[in-house]
Amino acid sequence: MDKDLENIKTTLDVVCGKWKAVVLYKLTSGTLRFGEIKKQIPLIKHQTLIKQLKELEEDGLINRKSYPEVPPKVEYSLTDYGRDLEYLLTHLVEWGNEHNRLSYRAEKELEET
Amino acid sequence: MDKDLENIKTTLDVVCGKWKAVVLYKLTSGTLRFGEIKKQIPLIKHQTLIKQLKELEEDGLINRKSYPEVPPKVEYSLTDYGRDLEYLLTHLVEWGNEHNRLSYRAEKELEET
DNA sequence: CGGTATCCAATTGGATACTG
DNA sequence: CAGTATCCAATTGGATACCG
Repeated sequence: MDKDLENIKTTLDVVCGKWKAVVLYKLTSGTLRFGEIKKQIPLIKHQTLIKQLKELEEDGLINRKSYPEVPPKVEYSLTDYGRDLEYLLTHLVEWGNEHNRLSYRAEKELEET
Repeated sequence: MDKDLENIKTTLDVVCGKWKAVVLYKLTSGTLRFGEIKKQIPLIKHQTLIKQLKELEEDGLINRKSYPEVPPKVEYSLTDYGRDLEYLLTHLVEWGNEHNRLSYRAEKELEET
């Protein structure tokens, strides 16, 4: 019976993109427009954000509401399914906070820049 | 003040390897030898496991104790630092369980095999 | 048995250019 | 403003072979 293993992989598959968890976390505070998300995550690249949003939508974690205006306006929000991640997301933040030095590998990565 | 963003990334960096969270989860039950971990995660490849264990060790999440015997015997266990992840890991399992259909993308991936 | 050392294939993040 | 469509560079998982 290794359902646990499968369950972990299911969750990781959904949360582990370079910025996915961060995007989801931002959306826990409420609906955001594309540009707003981008502004709140300065380091993310335009194209990257689009890709990750699309995957999150395909995975059923977020809603995408597009207004037929010019200029376009698109809003993203969590689905119920995605909202169930809220608790997990706060724990991601907390663990990172309690161990707030970066990981050894992340440090190494930064030293190179 | 976007410490949250940084914290999430810190945590993800440590947990997001194809099998890292699973390995950590297995180790929450106690110390395991290399071969035992491999047996408990049948799909993982020898070389992949070695790489991920090394990274987890570098990140300070697990201890590696090698016995100078022939044949070799190596045991892995969680550090205190890694043990703090336990709570998070159980939540990964729970979310996956409550949403136990695979993600849409994961399903697609499976259909191809 | 558990490990190193190489090399390779696949994935993924991101750069660039163009659209309504 | 938000989105396609390409293409590319970097990373990562894994295959293979050999070692103490």
